[in-house]
Amino acid sequence: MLRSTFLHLPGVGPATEAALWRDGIRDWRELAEGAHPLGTSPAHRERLRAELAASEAALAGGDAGWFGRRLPAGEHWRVYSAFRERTAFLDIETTALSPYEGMVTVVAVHGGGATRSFVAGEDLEELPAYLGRFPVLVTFNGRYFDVPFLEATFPAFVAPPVHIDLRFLCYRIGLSGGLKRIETTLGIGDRTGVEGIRGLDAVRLWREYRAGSAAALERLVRYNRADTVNLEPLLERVAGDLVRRLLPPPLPSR
DNA sequence: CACTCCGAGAGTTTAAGGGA
DNA sequence: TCCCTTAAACTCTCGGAGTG
Repeated sequence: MLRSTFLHLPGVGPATEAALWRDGIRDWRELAEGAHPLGTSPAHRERLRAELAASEAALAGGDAGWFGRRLPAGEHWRVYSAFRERTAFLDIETTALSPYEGMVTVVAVHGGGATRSFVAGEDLEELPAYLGRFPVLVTFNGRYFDVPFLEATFPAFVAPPVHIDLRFLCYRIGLSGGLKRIETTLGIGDRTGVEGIRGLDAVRLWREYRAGSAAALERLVRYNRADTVNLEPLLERVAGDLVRRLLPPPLPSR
């Protein structure tokens, strides 16, 4: 999808991009080499050529942030398929909805072939450095909740340059409600062992752990990991849907 | 419950293309 | 070469939905 994206180019908006697709121009090379209505003035044409070359270089060099800076937040999902192995799915548990009233308790990061949990009072301090290895972040409502909370908790925390917030993407394809309701609607995700646990229960489980229950922490960590890991099939589903909605059907194979 | 600013839509600016 | 029309990009405003 990233190679079919023209939205990050100067002077190209949704309408121009859709027109290019309709004309059968499906990737950067076709735009750079083909005769097209863009770049009628030599200066603009040269600028486009330079941006297309820079796009190729950024993709080859693994610079996801280059695209993150040029694409609107709502289109960051287009970067995902080209950077799967460097994508981190994230979910945090806290004791309240605002960082002024609560604290981060448990965090899970799923990506790069591993799922790691961080626990306050144990290894939570290692989270910012660990997350820093991933240029692409995926959350559900993380733009408002997880990221601001982490920024308030760790002054040095810098969010990855590409942030895909599934909440708004789900809404765009007609899926409303929280994460669990959407999982049920789509029939995806695995909640074995954490059935029935909801966000508010995370606050209670943390208190029970602090009061001495090791089982409560184990349960909280398991719940947090389920929330996080389930973001991956959800993004695959949503991204696939968005591509089908956006791109005209592929040309018949020859 | 408090908090957040994206998303949609209207309004404004900018750039392309055609006619003279 | 310039100007006018038109279409798209860009900017602003405001309400809303989900987080533990």
